[in-house]
Amino acid sequence: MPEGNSIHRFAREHTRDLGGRTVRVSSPQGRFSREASRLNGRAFLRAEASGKHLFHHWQGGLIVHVHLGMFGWFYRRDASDAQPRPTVRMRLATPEVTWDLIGPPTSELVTDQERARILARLGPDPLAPRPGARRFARALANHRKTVGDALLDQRVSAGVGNIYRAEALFLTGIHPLRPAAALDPAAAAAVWQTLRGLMRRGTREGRTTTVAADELDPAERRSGVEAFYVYQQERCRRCGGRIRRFPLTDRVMYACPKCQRRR
DNA sequence: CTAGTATGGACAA
DNA sequence: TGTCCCTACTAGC
Repeated sequence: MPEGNSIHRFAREHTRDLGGRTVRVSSPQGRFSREASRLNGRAFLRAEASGKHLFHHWQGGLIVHVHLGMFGWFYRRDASDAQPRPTVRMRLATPEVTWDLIGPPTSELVTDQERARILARLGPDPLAPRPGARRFARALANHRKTVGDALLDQRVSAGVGNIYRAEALFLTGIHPLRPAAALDPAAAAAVWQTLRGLMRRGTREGRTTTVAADELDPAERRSGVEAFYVYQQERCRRCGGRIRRFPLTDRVMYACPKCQRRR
């Protein structure tokens, strides 16, 4: 279940594995069969990530738009792994490697205009090279609801999902129910920098772990399991207090009432 | 077997 | 606001 870090990582890996190569494209599950037959045998040019959206650019100007939604994922297979699961929506295969796409609500051919329209409705992406701190601060200041709501709004910060919103607000000591517009500029800047740091780490490591290396206990370090400060936690890693959980933007929000101030 | 859960988002009204 | 899309895994009968 992907947030922006996963999408950016997939884009890198797809470009590395498939860029400039002739690719066999198929749809074992069947819902991408027409598109697959148009793409099959073409050269894959590059993958592009913005927020949680992924675009595959193909020879001849064809563009595939993928959104993984809540369940979608890409699986990298050894080239010898010939048998796809029946649920594979799109299989991209070269002699060296195979990528299987499973479970996306969106997998479609789009025009360049449609791609531009999708990009235009996204706010700044903490993983984009282009600096976004000012746009982010402006979007927060204009947001009518809480900062917790705001961080999940893709027009405010594209690519942030339920884990990163909870963890970034914990690390900045901000309670999610504060009105977004009430954050002062320093707090907004701190949230942005924290999101950037967490998500860059997540992209690099290929997991969503947010806890600093020196705060992991030895068992966690050994196991390599993802570790969080508040997301799905019972007790606060810093103060030992009970983590509160409550619905926010139709998702479950987690916060430590002691470490995260309401104002 | 069924129900419930999970890191998301578009669209209609 | 509600409806729909989409998969895999788990707990419980």
